[in-house]
Amino acid sequence: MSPGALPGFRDFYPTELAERSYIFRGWRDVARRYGFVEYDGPPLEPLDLYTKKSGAEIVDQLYNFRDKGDREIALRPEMTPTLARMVAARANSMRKPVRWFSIPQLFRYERQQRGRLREHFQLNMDIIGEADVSADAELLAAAIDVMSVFELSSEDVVARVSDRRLLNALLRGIGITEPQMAAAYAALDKLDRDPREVLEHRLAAAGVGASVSAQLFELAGATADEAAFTHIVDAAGATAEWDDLRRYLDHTESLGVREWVKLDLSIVRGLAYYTGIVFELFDAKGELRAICGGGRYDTLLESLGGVSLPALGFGMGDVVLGELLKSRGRMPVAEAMVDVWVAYGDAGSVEDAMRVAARLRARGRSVEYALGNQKLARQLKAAHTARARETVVIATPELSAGEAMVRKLDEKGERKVQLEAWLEET
RNA sequence: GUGGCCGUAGCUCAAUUGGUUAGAGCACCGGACUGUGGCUCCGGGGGUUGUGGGUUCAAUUCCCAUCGGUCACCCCA
Repeated sequence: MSPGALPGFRDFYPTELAERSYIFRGWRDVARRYGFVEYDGPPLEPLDLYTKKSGAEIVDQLYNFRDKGDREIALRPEMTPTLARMVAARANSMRKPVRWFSIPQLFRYERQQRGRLREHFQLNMDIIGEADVSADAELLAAAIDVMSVFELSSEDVVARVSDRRLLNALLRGIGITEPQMAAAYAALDKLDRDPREVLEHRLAAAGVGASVSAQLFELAGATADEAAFTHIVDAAGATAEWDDLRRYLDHTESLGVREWVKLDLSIVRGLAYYTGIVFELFDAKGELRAICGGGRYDTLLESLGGVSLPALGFGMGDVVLGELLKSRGRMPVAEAMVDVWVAYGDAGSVEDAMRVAARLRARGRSVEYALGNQKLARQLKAAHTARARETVVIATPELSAGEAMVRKLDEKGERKVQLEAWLEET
């Protein structure tokens, strides 16, 4: 087999590009409706933009190299550091809160699997300069509306939300110490995957006692019963955090997306910089990787750009979303692109056909005709293969009377038209 | 980065368990069809069987390596 694209990279043939464009259109449509404006930055950045302050785990998976100017640079693996830099540079002059979105192509040097390549496009939506949970609700609603615009419902996709502050307070409340926190998070993250004994063993290794780890497991499942959960929250002294989260959930109700949302303390976003409410979108069948993930990162702008502004955002990749749309029959197949096919009935009318094509194109129609001198039967066959919506035959006898034959796609008969009038209305 | 499984035309798959020149459908191109498409019939291009070694009289088939894909780890966008 001839060598294709590099591993983890994609060739976008017209069919695939049509699908990509469909996704991009949906993204831009939702972003616009939520008042977000589009920005972009360079695909190459200084390496230390990622190595210095961002999560250390990202660094092992960078595409990085030294350029001819002896600079250490990297292909961007995520958009947030670029965003932070750009916003920080003009923070004082921008109306807050900032609502920005971007569709960058991002790169990671990782072994590829289904739904995870070395390159992908990712919708990033961020709100900067608003600390209230109403911003969190707004952002989540936008992410969910993206699902809606692709005709997915809450039957297809679930939004799982958690809150770092609430979870921290609860964990402290049951007796998890700061050094044990990482192990506790890891255990929560693996709750669905690893058997409980394994998790208990790991927690014990981190110094977490049996009774504490028992409470930990209880916590994760406790959110189903709100009254009982409130008890746990009160006992842990996390009332303020819980109130915030409940207000957030109320907002999602008003924004019309509450039915998609499920409180789930076991979701642990990997990135170290999240500080508050976090969320993930999953397909309800649980077949695919996360569709989307995001949350609040109130301290990141300060550490990256030196400007203290609360912020939150999410990233949604095109790969998993595309697979979901295809598997649920929500990916439209590319439709006919050609509006009119101009056929010539004889060699003598080729120039006339070209003139007709030119006039239609000037009117904004997409027009194709057979290059080279082709027989009419062949031209008509080609028109059909191209799925041209309409085919007009320009031929000398009719043309001398100012007429032409027109036939619509998949229709049996043809009709004779006055060419001038037809050109004006097509 | 670690381990399991899988690699035959653009796509979906064959090839009598190692046996002659690797086939078919779809797709594509052309002919039948010198002013009327879709149907039909006929023809054509396209493969160093992912690649490189090895075993054998003989390898798509068995072995090793490598590359690619995939799944699980790892990690997460």
